[in-house]
Amino acid sequence: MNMIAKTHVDSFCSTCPTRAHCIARGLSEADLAVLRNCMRPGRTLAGGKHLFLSGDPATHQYHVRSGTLMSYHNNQGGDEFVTGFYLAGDVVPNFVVDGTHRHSVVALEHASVCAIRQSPDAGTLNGLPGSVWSVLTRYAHDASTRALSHQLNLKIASAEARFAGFCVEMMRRLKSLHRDPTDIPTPMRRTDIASYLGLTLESLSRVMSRLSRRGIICADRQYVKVLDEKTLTSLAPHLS
Amino acid sequence: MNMIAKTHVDSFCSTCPTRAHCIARGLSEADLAVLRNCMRPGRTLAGGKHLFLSGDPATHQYHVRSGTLMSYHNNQGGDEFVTGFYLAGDVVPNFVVDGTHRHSVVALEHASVCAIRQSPDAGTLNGLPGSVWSVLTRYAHDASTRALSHQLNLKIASAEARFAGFCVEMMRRLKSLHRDPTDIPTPMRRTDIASYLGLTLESLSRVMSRLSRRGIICADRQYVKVLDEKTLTSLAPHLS
DNA sequence: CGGGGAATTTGATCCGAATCAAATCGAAAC
DNA sequence: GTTTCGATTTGATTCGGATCAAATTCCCCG
Repeated sequence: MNMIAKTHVDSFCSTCPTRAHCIARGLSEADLAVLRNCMRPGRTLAGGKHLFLSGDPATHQYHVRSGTLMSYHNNQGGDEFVTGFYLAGDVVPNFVVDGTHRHSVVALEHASVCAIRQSPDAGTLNGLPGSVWSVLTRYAHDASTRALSHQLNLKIASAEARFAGFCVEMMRRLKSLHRDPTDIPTPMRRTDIASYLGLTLESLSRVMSRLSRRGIICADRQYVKVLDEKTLTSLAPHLS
Repeated sequence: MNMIAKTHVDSFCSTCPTRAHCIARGLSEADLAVLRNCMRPGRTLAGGKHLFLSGDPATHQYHVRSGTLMSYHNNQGGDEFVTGFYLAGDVVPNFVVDGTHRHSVVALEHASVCAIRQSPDAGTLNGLPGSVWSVLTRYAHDASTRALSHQLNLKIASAEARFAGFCVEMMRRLKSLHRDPTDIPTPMRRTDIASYLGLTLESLSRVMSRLSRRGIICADRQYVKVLDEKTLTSLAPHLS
């Protein structure tokens, strides 16, 4: 895997392309200025570069400004499990034990993130307004809710239902970003989607072929175009 | 399901049986007093009573003082998925969308919990010391880390590995509570464990029978006694 | 434009978990 | 103690995903 990229970018929320969909939306300019004291300069990452690696000390919480990131966990057995994909506006969940990261996060394409200190000095903390604190805790809640939602999808045995669940989840996120939900960008490899869904590459491929043949989706390497949203949604009845 | 119990108990940390293992450990008496301003009186729940139901407004974050709780999610299709079990010292994860709970939490046996306001008034918040804030954010982190860990277990296809993973996870928690890790209490039904692991009742039963026959565990309705911890652990190589 | 290697698709077979069915066990009520 | 119903175990069969194998497509590079 690649070295960690170090390029810094301006991390002012006022210039952030994702501000409207960011978890910090609604904060006053004054509060944003305070929030900035808890932040370190944001970073841009070229595709393939890591945000952090498993084993690194966990010091910050990241929020995606643009691009797509992927997290994965590797156990001592050498297998790699993809644990999530993150789009603009998403929180990168911290999977932390004893102060160090237990998963690695890599950029799938050119991306930028902002970073908020996880445990600022008590001195900095004491003066923070409540509105800023709400943002910090919502970060963590968001990640937890997302994780629980994916758990439900993994309990479904059927490969078709799991893939449909993946699409439904992605469509929801795209809608909340006011992007076309029927155009699901897939900058990750098929292997990565399969790993994320707990399937083999071959099973995933077969499911996608079948859905394409039925005219429900049209899959390209970079995109999954949803042709029949209603039917696709009905294939994932387990998501509330 | 049953009505929500309403009994209140003293929620002072200083009298809490779990304080030593609670996420708030290490706080000074002064900070605990401040924390108390964010809490509402704790509650005791008889077995079978709900802490909250799916659809209820999410106002607090709960921490288990004693007993065992279980969370489950039911989709509109009518199926029920068990999403977690919580022992003394555990954080009950908030699975919240649009301000309302998306899963229900029930006590499996007599239990008591403490409750911390999720979004206190800005006025209360502004005066909080940093140490208390660390506690609040750690609550949320803890839940997220736990959820990600279980995700890994669900990606393993083998029923045996999933059950072994469940045992390993429970043993870890018991160790951190300084309880005998080889005595895993199972106040929940077999159906619930199966649902939690994404297996059918029959598959789980078969796995447990097989492991019993091999002398690795000895399963009772209320307990799983681990006879061969080393072998059991080796059956769950996917957990780091 | 063509070659080479990786990513993906397709095919054939195997295995294990789900499913359907029935027996047994256990706890609460009488 | 016995009845009774739900919880759990065990059995037989089916089905779908994993696995092994091979073909094909897609990119990157020369």
